[in-house]
Amino acid sequence: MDQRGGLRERKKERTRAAISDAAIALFVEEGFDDVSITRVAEAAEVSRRTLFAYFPTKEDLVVHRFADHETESARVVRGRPEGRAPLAALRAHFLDGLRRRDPITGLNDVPEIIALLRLVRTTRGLAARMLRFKQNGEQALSAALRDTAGVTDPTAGLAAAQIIAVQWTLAIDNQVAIAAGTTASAAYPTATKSAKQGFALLADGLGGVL
Amino acid sequence: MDQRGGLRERKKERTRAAISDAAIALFVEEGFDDVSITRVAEAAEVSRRTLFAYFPTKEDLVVHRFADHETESARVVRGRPEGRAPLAALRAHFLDGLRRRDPITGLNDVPEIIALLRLVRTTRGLAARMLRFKQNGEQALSAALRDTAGVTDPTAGLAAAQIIAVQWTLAIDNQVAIAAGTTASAAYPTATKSAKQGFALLADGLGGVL
DNA sequence: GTGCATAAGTAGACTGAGTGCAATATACGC
DNA sequence: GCGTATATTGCACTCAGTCTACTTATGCAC
Repeated sequence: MDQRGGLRERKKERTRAAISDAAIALFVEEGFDDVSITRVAEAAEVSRRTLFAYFPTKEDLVVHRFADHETESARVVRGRPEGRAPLAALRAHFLDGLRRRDPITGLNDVPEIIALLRLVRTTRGLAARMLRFKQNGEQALSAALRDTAGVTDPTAGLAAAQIIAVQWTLAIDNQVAIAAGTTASAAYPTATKSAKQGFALLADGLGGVL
Repeated sequence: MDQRGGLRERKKERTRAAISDAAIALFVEEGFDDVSITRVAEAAEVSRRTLFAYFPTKEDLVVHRFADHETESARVVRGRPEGRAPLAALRAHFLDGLRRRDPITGLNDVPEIIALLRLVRTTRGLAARMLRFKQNGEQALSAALRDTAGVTDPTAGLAAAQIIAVQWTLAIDNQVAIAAGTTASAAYPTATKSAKQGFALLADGLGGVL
């Protein structure tokens, strides 16, 4: 299964990675807006036109790396063991992500990851693009809740929106802490505590504090 | 106070409105992506360059109309009467918005409003731009909660994110119902019920349903 | 009213993202 | 090997947004 398809497929995959790698390296170095597509194409040794065959927009050169995680929450809910509550499953998954230093939780201090996340966070266009991922993740989670948690229409959407909002907030907070120089291990206890607090607010409501 | 400043100010304001009106009319008619800035400038009888003096980007021609509402939730929290809980104030404000058919709640069936909201909702770039407003609203609300509700750092951000997420979900649901042809009055009871459900989930948590 | 400083508006050339098309090169199935 | 599908390319084009230099209108002091 490692090399499904023939040479063609594998070569395409390598080209795709080469383009994206070259792009991100340049963007991190000089800023997203200060590097033209043409320069990326030159660095990756492909034509401008080919670059656009792989990535429909400049932003996609960066954000495609997050595409897999778009529906992660929905998958967790759909794949949870029988009888397990969705919220509990999501909580466990997020806490496990922190433990594993999953970049998606923001709690990862590998320099390349830090640089990439900072790039995305501090570039207007890129940040806006990420919000669309968030939106899609919300949609997917909403559908998952409707399909597997016996919850109906207005409630599913509302719950999904709340859950995704909390997870993103937690992730961004972690990113900011790491970007400020804290190591992942040093930030871990606080991050865990915040995550538990976030999921507690989700489960028990804001009534207690507001 | 109606005409602060002189002729200059008022003329600028009229020009600004003329440009925006022309733009939105064209966009609604033919689609955001199918109308060039040049055509908008011609319709508004100004030069292309002047248009950009008033609106920094094409998207701003449309979304500037929502700019005032960006920090609305934060203002409601800051301006609430002594002793009133933030969440209760926001709930009352939203329900009142539904009663007043405030466009921001999505429950408004004036044709121009429907068309404008549909335009924003169905145009990729415009929708993405609106998500930035959402983000900023979240920030502002978070700060308001920290400043006036005696709630500290991770919690304020988490609560704000949840609240804004719920309000947006409610508004979008209403927009979709209206766009499907329901009148505002016909949708009002359901919209109210959903809003109450949304704020109940916020206050009491998802623990009961998930 | 006249004149001057200032701000608004215009013209035209430029950069950079993204697209359409037609031509060329390359890997695959047989 | 050979024909075919597909990847790649070059070129010309549209459109958003910026820069610079120039013109026109406005407000204000007198």
